[in-house]
Amino acid sequence: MASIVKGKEAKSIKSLLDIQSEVKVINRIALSVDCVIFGFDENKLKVLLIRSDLKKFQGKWSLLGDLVDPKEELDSAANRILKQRTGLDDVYLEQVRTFGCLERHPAGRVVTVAYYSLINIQHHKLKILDNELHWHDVNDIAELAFDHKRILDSSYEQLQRRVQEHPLAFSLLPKKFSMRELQNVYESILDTKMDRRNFRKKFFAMDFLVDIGQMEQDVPHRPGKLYHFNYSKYEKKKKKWVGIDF
Amino acid sequence: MASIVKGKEAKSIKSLLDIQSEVKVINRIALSVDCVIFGFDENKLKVLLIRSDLKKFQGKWSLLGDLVDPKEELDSAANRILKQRTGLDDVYLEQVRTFGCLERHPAGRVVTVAYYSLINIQHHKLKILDNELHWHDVNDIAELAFDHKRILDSSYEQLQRRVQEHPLAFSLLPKKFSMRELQNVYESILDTKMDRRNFRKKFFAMDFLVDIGQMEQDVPHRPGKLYHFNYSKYEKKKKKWVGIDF
DNA sequence: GCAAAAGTGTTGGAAATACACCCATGT
DNA sequence: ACATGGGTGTATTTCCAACACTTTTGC
Repeated sequence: MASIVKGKEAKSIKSLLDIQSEVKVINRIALSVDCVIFGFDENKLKVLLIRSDLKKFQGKWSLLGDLVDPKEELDSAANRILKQRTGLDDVYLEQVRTFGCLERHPAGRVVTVAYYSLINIQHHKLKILDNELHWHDVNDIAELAFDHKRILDSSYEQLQRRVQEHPLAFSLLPKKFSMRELQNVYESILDTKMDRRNFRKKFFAMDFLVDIGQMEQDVPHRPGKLYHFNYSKYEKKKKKWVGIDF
Repeated sequence: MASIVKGKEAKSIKSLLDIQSEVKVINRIALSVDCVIFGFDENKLKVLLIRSDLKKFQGKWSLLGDLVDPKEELDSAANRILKQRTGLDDVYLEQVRTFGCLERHPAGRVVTVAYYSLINIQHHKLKILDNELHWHDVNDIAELAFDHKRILDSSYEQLQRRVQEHPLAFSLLPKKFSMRELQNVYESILDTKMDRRNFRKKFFAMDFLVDIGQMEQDVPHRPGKLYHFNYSKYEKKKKKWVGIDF
């Protein structure tokens, strides 16, 4: 292994300069951030992809990513990528995990930190000017450039876990939404069907939905009530979770 | 932002060489791995710490970490650190998340990938030769070098979540263990008290524990039966989880 | 015989599930 | 009038929490 390792083995107390030179010597790893941007439209969970800008992967789709600047926070890099591509900030954005396989990038050692984000496609629609950028059905993606399929799968799994314990779904919806739309989000993300009555009962019992006294417009059937999610009430009531379940 | 960003904005198709030179230019971030090694002893959850080898933090305890070699996988780096410090491999080891604050390391920009590991202190006891290495009660740690307290907190939270859905606890115990020991592990990790009868009922109902027909020895009270965990049976029965709960 | 922990069942309440009918709107 | 989804209540089952006494061993 690298000489640094042996240096530490010797357990000498090191000066800052010692460490700084170590960092320079070993500094042959590049760091990037890749964003998995989920959206919801036409009752389907979507992910935003772009054509790879690398010849080797020409024609393949890839996640939105960029190298991290040495003076840039990781979270800032993820937010920057999101902002550049969608014009949005102040959205839900969460680190997934880091992918560092030796062979994941053809240009050399590039370790990437994956983030996922949830955005409301309605708010974002006008801002995409890039026609190499498209929404794809999450369940209709067979292959991506690099190891991006693995990153997507991992992010999707994390989304599925988190959405069951945190009110993420609302980030995918407009401020006002119907119960049907809400249920569609859950059914799409979890890839399951739920009983409509039990679903409503559950959410009404949680008591975080506010009936805003408006109805759906222009639907070809009886219009439903519109609600919004009361985040501040939720923040106060967050619950603990103790149990063993596997 | 960095010129790389503008380059990508222009959406030109890039050659491998273009990217390679970008990687070199921007290559001013060092990557490390820090391991949070949990153990269990004297009915307490412990974490393995070492004295910082950096003058600035002299006297402070820190996690076990090292820079990642450009030719080394992240998981391998974590395993290497574990092996070097404890002599153990083939143990449960999992990535937590990546910490990349600009100011987290005095030597410059060092982004670190945190891993946690669970080891059985009994197996490991003989192999520590380094007297600057000690087990500390997890709940008795006020301050650590670098941002290692945050990394520890984050890892501990992840451990608490995972232990409730996966059979991690058995990695902290000897192959043969009593129900009391098992319950102690859960109570320590989750920092809670559980009803003994309900605890047993739950585990016996899962049907992954095998009564090996032996009893505890040398205990100053009625000895309990010893069990082991049937991993292969567990692997077959893993369950899915669908619900909304927040 | 005393201290200490092992071993064991039942019951009540809460939560999740399954399930069917009438209502309001657009066409 | 009919098609579409909105809106509602109840019965059943399942899971979890609470709870106390007898047994075995070491000292």
